[in-house]
Amino acid sequence: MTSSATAARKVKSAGRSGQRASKNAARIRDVSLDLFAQKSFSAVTIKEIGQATGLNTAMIYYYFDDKEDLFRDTVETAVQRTMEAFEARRPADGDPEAVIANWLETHVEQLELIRKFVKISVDYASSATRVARIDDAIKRFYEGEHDILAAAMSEASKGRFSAAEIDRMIELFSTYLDGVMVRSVIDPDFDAKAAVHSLRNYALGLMHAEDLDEGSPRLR
Amino acid sequence: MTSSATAARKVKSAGRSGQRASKNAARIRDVSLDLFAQKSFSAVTIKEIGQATGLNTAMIYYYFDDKEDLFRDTVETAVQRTMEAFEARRPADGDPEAVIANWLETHVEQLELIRKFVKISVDYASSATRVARIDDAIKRFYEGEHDILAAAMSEASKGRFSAAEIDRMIELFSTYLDGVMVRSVIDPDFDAKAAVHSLRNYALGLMHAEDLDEGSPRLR
DNA sequence: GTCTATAGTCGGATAGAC
DNA sequence: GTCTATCCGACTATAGAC
Repeated sequence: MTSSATAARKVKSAGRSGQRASKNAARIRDVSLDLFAQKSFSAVTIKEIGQATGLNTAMIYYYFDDKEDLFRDTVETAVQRTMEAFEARRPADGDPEAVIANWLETHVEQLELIRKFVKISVDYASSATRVARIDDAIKRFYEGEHDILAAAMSEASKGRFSAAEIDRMIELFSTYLDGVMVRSVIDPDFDAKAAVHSLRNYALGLMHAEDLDEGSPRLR
Repeated sequence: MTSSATAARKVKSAGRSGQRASKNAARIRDVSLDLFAQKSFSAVTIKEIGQATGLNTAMIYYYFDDKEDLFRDTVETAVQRTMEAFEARRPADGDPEAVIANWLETHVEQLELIRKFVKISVDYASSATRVARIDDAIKRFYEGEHDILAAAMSEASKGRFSAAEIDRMIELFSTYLDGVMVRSVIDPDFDAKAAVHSLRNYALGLMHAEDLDEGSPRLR
C-alpha cells in the first residue's frame, strides 16, 4: 500500500455515485469485497481477483488505478451497501422502537456484508497506511449507527435518559455488535443471529425502563 | 502459508515448555507478536523481523523452521502469556466472585496482549490454511475462559442458574469482550478499560440477582 | 475494451564461509 | 551461532498489439 493521496481516477466510472458501472467493474467490486474480507490486503493478489472474476488481470488496471484504489473502493462499497440495506427496510412511520429494531435486524439480514466490513476495518486499522477516504467510510458507518440510534432512543425514551446516557448505551450496543461480527469470524459455529436478537430484546426492554437506576444488573 | 503438518523442529528450544530459550529466540518471539498483531501474516516480512530484533534474517531460520512455524509459535506464546497473567493474579482463597472479577481485570491489565491475540486470531481464522496447533491454542483460550467463568458462576449462584443459562451468559460476556478488543483496534480513542468495567459490574450484579426472570431488561 | 508479454521488484529460504 | 550472497518464485504494474 503506497500512499499517493492524489490518485486521479484513470477512467470513468465516476466516483461512488454516478455509477456508469461497466458490469465488469461491478464484478471486480463484488469479488474484491469477498477476497479482501477473507484474506487481508497483502494476501490478496490481482491474479486471484482476475481468476475469480474471469477477467484478465490487466482489466483490473483498466478500471482501477492500482490495488490500493481497488481496496478503497471496496470499503466504500461495503459501507454504502450496508446503509442502503438499512434504508431499504426502514419502516414508513416514524416509530422509534421500530427504527432500533430495524438497525439490529439489518445486522441479521446483512450479517455477511457487515462481517466483511468489520473484518476489513480491523485489517485496515492495524495497517500502517492511512487513506483519508477509507477513514471517512469507516467513520460514516459508526457515526451513521450512532446517529440512527441516538435519534431513535432519544425519542423513544422521551427525556428519561440524558444525551450522555444514550451515548454510553450506544457505545455498548455498538461494541457488542462488533463482538458478534468478530466472533462469527473466529468461530463458525457461533450463532450470530441469536446474539443480535438478545441485544434487540435488551435494547427494547431498556426503552421501557423507568430510569437507569433501578438497582437490577444492567450494563452501563 | 503452506501447510506442512509434519514440520519437525529444526533446532532445540524444546516446544512450548522446557524453554532453554536462547534469549535471541525470545527477542524474535516478542517482536513477532507485535508485528503479526499489527500487520497480518503476509504483510510481515522476515527482513522486518530481522531489523526489529537487530538480528540477521538468517538467524530467524536458525531458530524457526519457516515463517509459518514462527507464526504458530507466536500464537501459542500469546495464549500462554494470557493464561499465566490470569493465574498470577488469581486470589488465594476460592471466592468465586473474585475469580470472575479477576478474569475481567486480567483483560484490563493485559489489554495489549489480549488485543494482539484477538487480532491475530481474526487474521488466522479468515485465512485459508488450518494449522492444528494454532487451532488448539485458540481453542485453549476460549475454552479456558469458559471453564474459569463456568466454575465461578456455578459456585457463585449456588444452583440458581442452570448450566445452560450459565453457558449463555458466558457466551455473551465473551462476545462483548471480543467486541472491546476489536473496537479498540479500530478506534484508538475507545475506552476499553471503562467498557470492561461496565461488564464487570453487570456480571457481579447478575450473580446477586435472584433469578433470570425479574422482568427488568437483561441480556439473555 | 481485451489480451499477451514482460519489466521490475521484493520476499522467503538456503548454502556455505567463518 | 552468525553473517554474506544469492537463487527462485511470486507479485504489481505497464507497454503495446489487436
